[in-house]
Amino acid sequence: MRAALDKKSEVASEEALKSLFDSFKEILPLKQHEKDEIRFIARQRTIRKRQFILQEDDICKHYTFVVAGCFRMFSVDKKGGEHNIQFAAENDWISDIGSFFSEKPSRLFIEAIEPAKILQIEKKDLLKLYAESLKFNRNFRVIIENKYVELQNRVLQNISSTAEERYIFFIEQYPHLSSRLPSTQIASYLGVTPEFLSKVRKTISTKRRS
Amino acid sequence: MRAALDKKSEVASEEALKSLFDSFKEILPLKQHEKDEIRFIARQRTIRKRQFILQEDDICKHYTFVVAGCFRMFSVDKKGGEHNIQFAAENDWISDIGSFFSEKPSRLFIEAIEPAKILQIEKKDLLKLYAESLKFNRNFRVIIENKYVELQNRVLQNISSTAEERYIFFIEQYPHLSSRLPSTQIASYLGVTPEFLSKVRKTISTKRRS
DNA sequence: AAATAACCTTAACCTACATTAAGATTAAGA
DNA sequence: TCTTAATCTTAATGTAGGTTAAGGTTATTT
Repeated sequence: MRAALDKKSEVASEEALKSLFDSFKEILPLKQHEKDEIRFIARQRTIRKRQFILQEDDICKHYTFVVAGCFRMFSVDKKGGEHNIQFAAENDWISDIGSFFSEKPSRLFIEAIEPAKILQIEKKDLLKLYAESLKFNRNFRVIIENKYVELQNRVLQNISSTAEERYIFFIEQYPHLSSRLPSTQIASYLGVTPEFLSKVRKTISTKRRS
Repeated sequence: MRAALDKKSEVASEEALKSLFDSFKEILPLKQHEKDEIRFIARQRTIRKRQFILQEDDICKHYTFVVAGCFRMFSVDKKGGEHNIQFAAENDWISDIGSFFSEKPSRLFIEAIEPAKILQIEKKDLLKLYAESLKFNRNFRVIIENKYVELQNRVLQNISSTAEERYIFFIEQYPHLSSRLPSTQIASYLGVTPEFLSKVRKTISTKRRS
């Protein structure tokens, strides 16, 4: 048993670890000793709805794997408007990678939209994995490659499509998210006001009917 | 000397290799035997202005390192409009990562905006590096992490800033690009028409004067 | 040097989306 | 159960940016 665990984090449960290990299966599955390394460094936390796991000016100190629940990452502009950059639900990773590696204060917030359960890995532990293991370098490289492609598609959408097209694309790409998120959060992700999204949804549903 | 080199690619020159090795220096510098591995697999090509190194429906088969010159990556919408996703000048990497790994046809084009010199690594050679070497996994992981952060900033800009703010941010972030690119290319990157960018530039310069 | 193509700007009009404000619906607390 | 807060919708008016079209400037090519 480990010596000092901070009060809010716990030793990771086998159930939570299983979903993490499963998510690696599609890349390079872990061997027993590699699973044990993760078991040793991953901390589990239970997060309430509306709780933040990162706030502006914090330095992002963890890679966070979402076991259950849903988060949004957003920034706040000078006028106080919030802009969602990404969502992360079960089996997804979320963290401010820029702040994590540069160790500069983040300009972003990460907030639970639903009650959640997460696993977190600290930077020093992750760096140790990277220094010693080809497989962890490789698995996290693949994870970020996939996220890079997702983001690139998003940029493409943003500069070349209307709000209606972007909304349709979103609900096709993330059906599990679109049904459970409040539409005000989706609007913020698409870069439109909730009012306008409402209008868009109406025109779509009248199109369907005719 | 290697057996079969296709006609358009050459053995990499020492000069070109040096800039590639230098770009790794900031992450984990290469040892002699690692440099030799790159020397063995990298192919050098000279690209003319307006020449494509990737076209829609091609499968992206290379990671491309830009030694000299400048490229743009863009997509074409149903109406024929072109949308620049990224530029890549000296010491930058460019390829359609999605197509590269999935081996599905690309929806993107990569075109030289200036006469250019590049080094290319084929997928099978890169995968061999990844399978054998922790350092190459790590270096390319870091490269893509940085590109991910850049892209994320871009998404943020797109959903939260006006065209004027985006333009100012662009010329601050990429001063070496903004001076050498035709403004029509910058407009396509910002997601506005050349006409509107012209209007924006005028209002900025009249603001400066007053 | 002329000719063609690429690039840049101006201006009039038009459309997608923002803003404000009000009311309606649903969900969460006490 | 009542209350307050969060969420969703509708509609009026305003604005950023698109579209079209024209003329001007700079590069390339012949």
